[in-house]
Amino acid sequence: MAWDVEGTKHRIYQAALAEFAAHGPDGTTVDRIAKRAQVNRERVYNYFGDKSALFSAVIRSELDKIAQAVPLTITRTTDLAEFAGRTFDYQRAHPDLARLVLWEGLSDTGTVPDELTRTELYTGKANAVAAAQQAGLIDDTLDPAHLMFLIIALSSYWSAAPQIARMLSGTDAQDATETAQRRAAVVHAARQLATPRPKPTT
Amino acid sequence: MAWDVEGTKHRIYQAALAEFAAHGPDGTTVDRIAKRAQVNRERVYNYFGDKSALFSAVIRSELDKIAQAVPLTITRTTDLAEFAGRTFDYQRAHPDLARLVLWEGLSDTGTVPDELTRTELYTGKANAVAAAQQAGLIDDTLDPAHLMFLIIALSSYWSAAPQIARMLSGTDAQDATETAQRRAAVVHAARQLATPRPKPTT
DNA sequence: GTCTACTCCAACAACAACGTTGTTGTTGGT
DNA sequence: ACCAACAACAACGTTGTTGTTGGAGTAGAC
Repeated sequence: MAWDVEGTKHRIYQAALAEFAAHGPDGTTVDRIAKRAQVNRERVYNYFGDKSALFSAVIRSELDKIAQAVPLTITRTTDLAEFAGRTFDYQRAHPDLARLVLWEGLSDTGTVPDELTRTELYTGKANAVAAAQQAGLIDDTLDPAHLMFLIIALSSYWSAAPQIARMLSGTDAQDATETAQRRAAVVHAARQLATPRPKPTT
Repeated sequence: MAWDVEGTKHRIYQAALAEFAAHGPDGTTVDRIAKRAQVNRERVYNYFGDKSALFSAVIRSELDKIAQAVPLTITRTTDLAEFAGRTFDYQRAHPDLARLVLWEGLSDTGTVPDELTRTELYTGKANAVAAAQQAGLIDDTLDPAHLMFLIIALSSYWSAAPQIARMLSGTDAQDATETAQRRAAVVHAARQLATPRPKPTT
């Protein structure tokens, strides 16, 4: 077994994922991908086509993973807060994917690939919230989609804007206790938003 | 008046803002900036130094603007929620800024230009929150910096991740009533986080 | 053994972007 | 009127990246 085609492809894929996540589509060079994969650059073109095709291949494959990673089912009031915590955890554990999605979003010019599938994913979550609101488990002041979006914002912005998190907290994101506090803040905030409240008398 | 130096600088600045926001530091070319500003490329280098210096200048200036446009002083419990609302408004009016911050976050390699100045800006806001917490105006469950960060996240993520907002709400961001609802959601959420609560008996 | 198909690599041309330099023309002061 | 300083621009050399090509070596079929 002198040749290991599948292995080579896989190494290229992994290298591409890392490089794209680190530097984005424009900041990444095919040469660096090849170097990292310990492969000749020509292999990249031969196996994956040009750079943008490789980027598409990577992002599609990774999005499939992200979709199934953090499911949401609400049977208790605290489930939404836990969802926020798990989303936070997921972003911490897979910073590459989070960054990839962000890059895609920024490069976005109107429509995103697989928009239909992903829309269903989100509306599914929104529907879960809506059902829980009708069941009285979740505060129904806000539109379910808006509430869902705010939950995602709370959980995601730490990874999306790490420089702001750093400047505000003064602490490095690597610090374990800081991370724990951030997570606790997210969960607490989500719970505040989710817990049903009596209507204000204003 | 044959020459309009300030005007030229300003045109370059505006062009750079638009290009950087659209394509990010790596995706932007100095030549396109010059073309858009209807200026020779050399002027860019003469006035602003190299590309990264220009990017720094743009992001710093834009952050100064939002800091002055949306100040934060807390004398009532609802002030924090109003701050969130005004931040949301500002981001809507200047969507380039949110994208700029995200680009910077993605390109972030440990330290950001003007990190010291900007850190002071943020800690100033965090201190305002801390003081208000001690005065009993703001709920003190969360660390002031973390609370401040969550407020910013709530207000900014709509502009930062428009594709997610679009997929979740199903509505276009141009829709006036949708925008109003989003703003209301942000303000409501901020108020939920800010309002002092008795400690849970758990 | 030989043939075909495939992997792998070094080298190449084409191009795009960077940052600089040299020149022309304009301004405002003396 | 003259001059120094400066705005404006075209053109340049350099560097880095892209995508391709031709050749050398290897595996398995017949």
